[in-house]
Amino acid sequence: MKKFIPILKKSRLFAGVGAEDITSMLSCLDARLHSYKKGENVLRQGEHISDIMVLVSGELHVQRDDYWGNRSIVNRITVGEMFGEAYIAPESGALLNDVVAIEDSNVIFFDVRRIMTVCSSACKFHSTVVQNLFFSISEKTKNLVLKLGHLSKRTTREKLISYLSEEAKRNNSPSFVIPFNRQQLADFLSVDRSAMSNELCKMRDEGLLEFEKNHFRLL
Amino acid sequence: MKKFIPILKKSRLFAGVGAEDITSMLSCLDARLHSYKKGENVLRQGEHISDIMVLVSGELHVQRDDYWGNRSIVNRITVGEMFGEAYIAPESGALLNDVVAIEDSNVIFFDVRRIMTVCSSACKFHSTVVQNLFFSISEKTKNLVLKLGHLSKRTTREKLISYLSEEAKRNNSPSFVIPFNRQQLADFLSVDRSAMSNELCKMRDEGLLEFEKNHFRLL
DNA sequence: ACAAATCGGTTGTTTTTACAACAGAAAGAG
DNA sequence: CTCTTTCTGTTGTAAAAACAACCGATTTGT
Repeated sequence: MKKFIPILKKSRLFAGVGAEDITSMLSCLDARLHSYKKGENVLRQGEHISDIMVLVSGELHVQRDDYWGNRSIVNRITVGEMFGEAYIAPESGALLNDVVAIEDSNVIFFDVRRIMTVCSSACKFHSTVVQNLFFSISEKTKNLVLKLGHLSKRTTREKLISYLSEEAKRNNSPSFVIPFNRQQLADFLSVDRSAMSNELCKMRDEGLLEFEKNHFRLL
Repeated sequence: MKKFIPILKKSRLFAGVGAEDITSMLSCLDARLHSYKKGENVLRQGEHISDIMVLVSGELHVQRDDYWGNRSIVNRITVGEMFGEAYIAPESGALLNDVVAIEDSNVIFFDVRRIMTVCSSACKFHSTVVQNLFFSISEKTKNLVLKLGHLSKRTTREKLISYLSEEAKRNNSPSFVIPFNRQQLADFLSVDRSAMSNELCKMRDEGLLEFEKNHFRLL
């Protein structure tokens, strides 16, 4: 677990906490390291958890497949990001989505009650972590609202424009690389892949944008 | 403001805190009461806030109108509920949505930094409120994920089934009243009202459900 | 290097939605 | 009570999406 301390140090949850302090907090927060092969489930819909998790290597998708096999990618989790924060309340109930490793990944689990309760051994950075947890949840809430903004658009074209504009804004550039292939982007925007591909090409022909693979440029 | 103490007492944010303690916390948290007429904006897209707000009377919609006049209802806020929690991080940026009073409403604003920072005057219930804030945000995150589940459905019928099933589950009954009229439901599910109305009637004719006004029964 | 799997684009057909326009019912205002 | 406004259902049409099937290119695994 020690080799991931530098990752944790750069994570949102431990921002502002030194490596030595993180080390001492690991046991305080009951940290457990788990490894997953590409394609494995980290969490399954229906499970109950009482942990906050931080991804320290690899990449994850929060997704859900319905009865008809339609996959919906709710969220993407990158190294240093936290997840599980929607289920910290005791009465949260079962997980609504699967969390799947789309690359070989390592995840550290933390006991959420130990984070929220000030420990008697007085870790001096505990309050920093509590505040970081607030900000992380807040940030993720905002991302969900952004995504709702995309999905609330009526047509595939509007959804694409909403998403791509957002990415351009995030990158401070009209030229950027998206973290999805076509099928994943379609699953993320909840549209049909071929229809989306078709629409993208139409938009390109109309001079709205250029793309090659995952690299896009808005014009 | 005092007349709303009983409401705050029943709110998620102040759960477990007595009326007298709430009273003393009001100044500690820099509480400010604002009133709004039906139709007025509580918050506007683009504004910056550093507060957490609790609705103490009336009802609010979190919504957004796009360039073409399509309205999207992101969320509904009822008495005792908190909002603004997605913007508590210092770097949160501008509000993404409007918050509009759909009835005459009263809202209490709290300084978010005073909630998150333990006050020197040692309100003994401060840590309770901090934990409540965690649970509230967590709960709202979960609601957003639920809504994403509805919007990620491809057809109007599937969206309706997803939403109505959820409501039935929440009410522990196949028979329930929804808090939206047809136009609002359409805006909430991001579909066209007439098409939705049409689909609802088809579903009724097929024997999937019954409804009269806002009262639905799944069969 | 070769076979297999994945990926992205294309096309045609069917289904579904958006849009517009209208009418009866219900609710609200004066 | 009457007039006005809002709400809901209905219909027809045009636009868009889903679906299915296919192909060439690229990537992956052995």
